[in-house]
Amino acid sequence: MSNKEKSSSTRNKILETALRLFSKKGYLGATTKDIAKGAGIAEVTLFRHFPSKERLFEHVINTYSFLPVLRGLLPEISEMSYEKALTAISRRFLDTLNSRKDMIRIMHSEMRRYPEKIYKIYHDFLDEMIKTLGSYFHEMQKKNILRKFDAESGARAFLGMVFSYFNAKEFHMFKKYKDIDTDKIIKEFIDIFLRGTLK
Amino acid sequence: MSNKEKSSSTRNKILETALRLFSKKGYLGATTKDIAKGAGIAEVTLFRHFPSKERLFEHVINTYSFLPVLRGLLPEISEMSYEKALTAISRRFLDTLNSRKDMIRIMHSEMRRYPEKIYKIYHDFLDEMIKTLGSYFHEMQKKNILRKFDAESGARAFLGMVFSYFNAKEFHMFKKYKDIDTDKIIKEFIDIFLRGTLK
DNA sequence: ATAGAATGTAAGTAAGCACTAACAATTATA
DNA sequence: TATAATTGTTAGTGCTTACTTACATTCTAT
Repeated sequence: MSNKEKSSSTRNKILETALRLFSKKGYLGATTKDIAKGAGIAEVTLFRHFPSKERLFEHVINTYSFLPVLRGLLPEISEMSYEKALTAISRRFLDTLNSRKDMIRIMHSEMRRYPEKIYKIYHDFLDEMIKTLGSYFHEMQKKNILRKFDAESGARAFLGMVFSYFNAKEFHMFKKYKDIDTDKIIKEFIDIFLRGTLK
Repeated sequence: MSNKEKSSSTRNKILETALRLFSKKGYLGATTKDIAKGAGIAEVTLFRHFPSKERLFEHVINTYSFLPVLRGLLPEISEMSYEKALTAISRRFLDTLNSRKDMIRIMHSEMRRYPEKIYKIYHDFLDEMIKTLGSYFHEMQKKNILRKFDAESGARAFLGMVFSYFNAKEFHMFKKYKDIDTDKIIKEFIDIFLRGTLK
């Protein structure tokens, strides 16, 4: 293992553990001691890689921020049926949210620490989704498949349903409906949305 | 001013300030010194009213938790048109969320501190909304005005749209974002939902 | 007027925090 | 093997925190 690789693997261990603990305990709740211990390194090593806890937090946010998730999906879905397209989009959306659970938690609980930065990440992510889905709706309106409605508001409505479902599920809001099939409830959402937007 | 009144006004000042500061800085970020200063009292007085910061937090949560918001609305809306009913419900929903912004922030950022308690408050609140709206949908299905769909999933879908809009709006607060009129976008949501659920 | 309750002032405690200094041990590469 | 970079160990610093003690002051009710 080269020096650089080792160094960066230590660095990554710190970043990964920091992500986990910031998500679990919050910025103030996760101590540098905790993080070092969790990463299996000495506390001082953490400070050799990151000059302060604050900077470590920034690096965590930058490292695990959302990347474009819909790029390339638009041409793909434009060849599907409307229903299949909506299914594909909600699936991609939910997958992304699922893979970034820790990051979402941090953003929820620490927006007051870095309002601008966290706002930007959150906004860029949602904006891409809304813009993409919105332009898809617009296309479908041009093709006379969908009725006239504000495409962007429609995108907000659709993603809002799915996002709220994700949050509720994360919150264990569906405790009693154990094993409610995600596909099933999403299908119900899509059904409503379909009838609500078709010509 | 009687003793009791004075005592309880001090207590309330503490609770109000604690709500505000817990919301603004988080549980760990809001120090007892801060809260006392904000309430205009001595720090020791805070500890005479609440034996610990932890207990103060519990009292804040209990004091400002959601109360039934839809009780009495059901008979009211059953005499309106479907569209007016949905408008009334989303308005009531948004009003409640608006009046409890601080509490919502606390719940978002401190669920890890009292998972069960916060989950319960959140759940009770949403459950009431979903059950009420769900049974309204059910009634409307019986009257043959609405098509067949899972009433509760429909309620989740509708409230999800509105709730996500509320969160997005809250999040955009500090940046000047294209100011979308709430009534307008809610109307668009309702429009989609209307067509999606009508017979 | 006076007792008793509520509040304030001032000083302090013990613990935990982010962060550092000094030096030894390990590891990678040349 | 020699050298330099990376990590570990240990012991600390100074600051902040929740919370306490002791006593003085103000307010309220009788």
